[in-house]
Amino acid sequence: MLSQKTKYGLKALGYLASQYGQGPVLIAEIATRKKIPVKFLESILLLLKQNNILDSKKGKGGGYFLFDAPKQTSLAAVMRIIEGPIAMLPCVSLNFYKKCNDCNEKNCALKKVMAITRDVTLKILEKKTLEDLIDE
Amino acid sequence: MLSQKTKYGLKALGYLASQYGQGPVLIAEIATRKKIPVKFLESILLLLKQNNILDSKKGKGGGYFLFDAPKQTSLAAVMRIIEGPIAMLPCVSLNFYKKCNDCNEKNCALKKVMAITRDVTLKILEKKTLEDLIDE
DNA sequence: TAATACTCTACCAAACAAGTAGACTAATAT
DNA sequence: ATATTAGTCTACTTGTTTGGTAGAGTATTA
Repeated sequence: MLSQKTKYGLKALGYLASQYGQGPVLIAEIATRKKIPVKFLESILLLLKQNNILDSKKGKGGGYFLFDAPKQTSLAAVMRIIEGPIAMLPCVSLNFYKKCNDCNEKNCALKKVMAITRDVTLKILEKKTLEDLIDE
Repeated sequence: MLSQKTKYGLKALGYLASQYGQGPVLIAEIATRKKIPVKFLESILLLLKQNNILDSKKGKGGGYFLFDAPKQTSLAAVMRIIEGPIAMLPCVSLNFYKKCNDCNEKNCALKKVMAITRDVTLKILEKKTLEDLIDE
């Protein structure tokens, strides 16, 4: 299950995608539209900015906006930043790999199944972008 | 990511699948072979028994064994018992559905993506069984 | 009846999730 | 210049989950 944080992040990005090209959007506006606690949302947007998914402008007329066009950012990229690994086991994660110390990976049947699962999941999440998060 | 608990459970079931038809297997034996803390494993096996994945026999010569043939139990069934929902969001879960109170599900773009992801994941996990967990 | 082996209840420490509070800093309009 | 706006940063809180451990109880069978 995705954490609330990830869900909020994706929702917020969907909204920013719908406003793309129209200048900065206030945190407060996103929070209201997407029913997200303002201060919590702040930390999420900041994290996404630090990872070059978002950019921001301070002061009057400021706000947040997408760093790239909606189509340029995959959902997998966003999820890895907020949620962490997409695979179900560390030993099959492409971006957060950690070796199993308690099993022989060469002939681990569980690993094989989870690698297949990871493949089909990533095939979707790498292809879907922020554009696909625009509601309606 | 799957919890340690689920991983242990699947590992243990893989071992029991490999021993299927050969009578009860001691918790301690499973624990040693699969490098799982004994007392922690106890609670996992008990949970699986309470959900009719396993059966057990007490006293000397006792132990745990699969309730059904390995092929009869899907990985999805096991994961739902130990881990809970397989879907990434409650509002797209088939077995643990909870409605979103903060978004209109009819036109939620995020929901659509997560439903697709759930479909491909389940297509694998419903088809794979304990037999597929036998190592080597 | 003694030994075996599963069952059940209780407890625990550390990590994480989800959020709150408030001071600080940068940018802009007037 | 300066007031206002709006993002940035640090710190804290509260509750839940994770990953265990300890030990008494109960059923079975040799």
